[in-house]
Amino acid sequence: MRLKRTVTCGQLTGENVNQEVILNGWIAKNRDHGGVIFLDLRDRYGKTQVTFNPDIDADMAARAKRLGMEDVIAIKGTVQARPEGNVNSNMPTGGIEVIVSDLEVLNEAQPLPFLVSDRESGSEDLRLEYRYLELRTEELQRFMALRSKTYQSARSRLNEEGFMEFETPVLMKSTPEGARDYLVPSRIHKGRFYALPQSPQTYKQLLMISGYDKYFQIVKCFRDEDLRADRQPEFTQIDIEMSFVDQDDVLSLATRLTRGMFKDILDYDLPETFPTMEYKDAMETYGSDKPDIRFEMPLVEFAQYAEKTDFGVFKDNLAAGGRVKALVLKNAADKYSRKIVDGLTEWLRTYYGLKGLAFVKLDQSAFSAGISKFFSPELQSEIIGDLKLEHNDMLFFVSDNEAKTLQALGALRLELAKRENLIQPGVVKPLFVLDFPLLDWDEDSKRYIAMHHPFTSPNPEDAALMDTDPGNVRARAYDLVINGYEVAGGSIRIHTREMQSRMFELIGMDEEEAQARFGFLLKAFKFGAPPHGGIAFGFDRLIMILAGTENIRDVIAFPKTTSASSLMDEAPSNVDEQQLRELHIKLVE
RNA sequence: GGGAUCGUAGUUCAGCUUGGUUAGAACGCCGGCCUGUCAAGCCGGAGGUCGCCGGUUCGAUCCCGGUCGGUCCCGCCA
Repeated sequence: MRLKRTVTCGQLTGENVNQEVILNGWIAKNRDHGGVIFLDLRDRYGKTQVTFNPDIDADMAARAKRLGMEDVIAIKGTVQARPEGNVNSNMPTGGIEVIVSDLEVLNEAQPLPFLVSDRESGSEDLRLEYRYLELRTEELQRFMALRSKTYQSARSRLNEEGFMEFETPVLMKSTPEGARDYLVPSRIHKGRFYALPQSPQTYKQLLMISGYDKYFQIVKCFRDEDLRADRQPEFTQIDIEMSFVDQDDVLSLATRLTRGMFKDILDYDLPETFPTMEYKDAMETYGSDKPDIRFEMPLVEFAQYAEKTDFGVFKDNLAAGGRVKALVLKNAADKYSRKIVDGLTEWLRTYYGLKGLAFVKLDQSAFSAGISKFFSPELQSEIIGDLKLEHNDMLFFVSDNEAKTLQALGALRLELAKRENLIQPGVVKPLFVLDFPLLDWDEDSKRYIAMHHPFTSPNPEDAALMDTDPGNVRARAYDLVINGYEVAGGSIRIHTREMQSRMFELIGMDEEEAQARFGFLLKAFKFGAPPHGGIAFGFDRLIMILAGTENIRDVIAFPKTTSASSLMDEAPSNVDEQQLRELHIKLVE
């Protein structure tokens, strides 16, 4: 190219008047007045107005007339202050313009599928097909820059803390515990497969055994499970592991790292220590293991009142071992007409399989509407007193088995908060959820499975329960939750051969199977494994929160759709018969 | 695996409820006019397999069934 930029499109101001500059960039907008022509030239640093005036250079103006949106050009010109009354105070460069004396058209663009100036001008599938164009939009450029800054922040903080950065294999052994693996067939070993890591879990534990007591890695992980707004099949973790530590050491490191990133990126001050909550309390009070504590509205135990009502549904469910819990919506009963409550009920029925949603409204000092007739006046007074209810409050009741009751009411809590705007924008509320159960009963296979993963250490206080009541053993596992998102999770690991065997036994894995799957790790434990533990941050989710978006695709340069395909390059795709032959693979059907 | 929802010019949408002549608007695109705009303006033009397949009907963008694709959720995600 003939004209190489001397400045970017975001940096010229009144200070640069009379300087001769060269700008390179894309045409964001052209405004052709017949005579004078204005182009907004854009690069990732900003936009600058460049002006062609036929009185000054008729030939140049004639050439500019033919230019269109998103053409790539280079211009040489002189910076000038804009005439009085023509300053655009909305742009950092709005006080100046560049009067063009030379133009080089680097590449023309054909008509666009959507406007780069307006991300909403195309549907999401169209934008994903032309992701490279969407990445030119102001919003995505901002998100990608924020992501880049966050990598740097994490790296420098962890470096300051004395952590070593590693890379671990992407082609690894399949360990079919947990998520479904993405498999990679081996050409050399007929019928065998590598797996892409769900996380580098075993490698980082091996590195602890090797003596690298502070490890980190910013690493892609792969899980072949269904997607969500905050879940992609390949995603990035800040993976951390430390030796000679207990839970508090890991939590305080995670706190320092998180605080550092929010400070570096948003200049936002998180508290020096994050609040903690037991898993059990999170479930009971928020109906979720990742509670959003940006607003109150706790789930209230209601069984003791339900017993005293004449409402059959509550009594039947309690008798069957189920639950009754309630939610108090303050001073909004007048906004919840029959129709709106029916809508909420339908929504809970559809998404959470709930049979019904009961409610009462507070009219002065008595229940009205809904199921109020099932409450005696005495019971009403008792409840109003206990729950400090006031006129125009509303009580929602959910009753079902325990899991459904908590989940559905937790979801309703979030939905009501959204409708009532209870969440202040810009607020960030982190907390650690602790004391997760070690094991989870799996109905399908009629056995316990590891809730976190099978290397998670039980809480030593519950050691005795491992024989008598394994379902109630707590793990030394923890999650960092921010604004209702699980942002990080980890645990103190088992580091002795004996405890690891005991764990495998509890999840119904016999010695032979354990050897086949994790023999290499069990062997390593015999050679001096230090006590260790760690945590892994869901990097993409962290960026979502920093960026203030609710869609993980917004913070990944080339994301996949809900069906795990890439609309731009059309992956996954068919492959040649020859490729399959080399891999010893035959397609069925 | 299941549920909900969307699919109409290049694009974003309206029209469909109650089937019927020529499927509209805006932005973009093309042409013309226009010398200070920054959502530039004015005039004109081109542009449609109403996602696809089937059914009902004299007749389907519209009703029904299926299918494909997007999104959201449940299950799943150690």
